[in-house]
Amino acid sequence: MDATPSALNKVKEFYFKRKRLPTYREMQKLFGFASTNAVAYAVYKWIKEGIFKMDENKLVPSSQFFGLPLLGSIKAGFPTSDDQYASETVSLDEYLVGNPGFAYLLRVSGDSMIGEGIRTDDLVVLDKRREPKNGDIVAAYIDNEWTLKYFKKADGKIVLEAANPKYKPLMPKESLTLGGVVVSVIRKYY
Amino acid sequence: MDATPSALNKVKEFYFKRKRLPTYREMQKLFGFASTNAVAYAVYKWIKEGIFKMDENKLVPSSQFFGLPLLGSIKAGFPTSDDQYASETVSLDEYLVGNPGFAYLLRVSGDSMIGEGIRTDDLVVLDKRREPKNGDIVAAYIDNEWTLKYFKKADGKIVLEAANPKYKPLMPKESLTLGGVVVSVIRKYY
DNA sequence: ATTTATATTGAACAATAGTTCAAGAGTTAT
DNA sequence: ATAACTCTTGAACTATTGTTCAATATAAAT
Repeated sequence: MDATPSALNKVKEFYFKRKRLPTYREMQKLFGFASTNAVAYAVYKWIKEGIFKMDENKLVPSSQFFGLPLLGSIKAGFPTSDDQYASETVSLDEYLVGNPGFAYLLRVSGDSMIGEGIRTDDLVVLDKRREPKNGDIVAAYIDNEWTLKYFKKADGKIVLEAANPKYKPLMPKESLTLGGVVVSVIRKYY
Repeated sequence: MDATPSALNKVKEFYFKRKRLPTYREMQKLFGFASTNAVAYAVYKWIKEGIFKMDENKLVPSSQFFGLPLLGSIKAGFPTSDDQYASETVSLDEYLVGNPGFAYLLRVSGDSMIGEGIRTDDLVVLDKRREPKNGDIVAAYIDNEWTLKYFKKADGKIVLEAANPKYKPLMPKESLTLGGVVVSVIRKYY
């Protein structure tokens, strides 16, 4: 059998533990090789596969490396759980945050957006730079509180609606403070 | 004013673009310094702040670096959007995936878990190693299809329930193929 | 068996990494 | 003013990086 998948997993472990890629010497020990050149050979192959690339003589992981395999649709049936050979690879940080620096997180409490499937203790990623469009979910400052609402605009008038019939739509009179547009929602079960 | 925040943002930009930290020489150019030692000084301060650390003479970002600021609860009201000084910092990759290598993604289609706020086109993170507990959401292979269901166990009998009244609970007769336990749910709006 | 391609060893190279020392600006406080 | 502290310059050092060349072992193919 090829030692490659196991070796790559060792690199991944190293990366997630140390937040950097191992050097060739470190990989040498990791893989049990007697020469750094054996490592160079293995890395060369990984580069050809697109798992890594070289940037200014420095080894850099590509998204295929730190991403999670996206195996397909839940209905379509997915291939054997053979780690490798996923249809696609998705890095969550990349997937969720297009432009870090303008994004931040907020923990949801309350049921104003329950109809959208956004519940208490969910995390929302907000983009404070983005201009809200009709139908976007925004964080709005209302009555000394931040809440999530749908942002609706008609005839120049702004209406904030909850995704919960028990809350009435709000039409802000004067100033409307927005904390950002909801870019994604994250729920963790453990 | 201190040039620090701007400089740090340049490092972040570099990191997200190139997937690695800049070298001292690269930072030197980035910041407009005439000496690498000026960089070393700035980095030294960042290390003291806990944004980076040194690992085997290599500069490594800490979670504070690539994480998103978690500003607080949506109801509690949150501080001014002053980037820095968040109560906490959360790296989504770290937050969502405890142990990569056993995790993978699946795109949801169908409404079997609509009551849980899990909808079509959401992404679920599955842990295929985890043992399902009572009430967990699992990916189960039923009738030649993968679907999400609640995993319930009573008196040694396993029942798979949808979070949607229009689907009846299933009691698998013989083999039950599970694809993993849902660890988190991710929805992206853009 | 012999060729061909793939893997691994071993040793050495030049380039570059982060580090260090000494000195000078710039700022702030006393 | 002057002292103390922070920040920046300049140049040089050592260790380590990824790389390279040549040789050999292992496996696959003809």
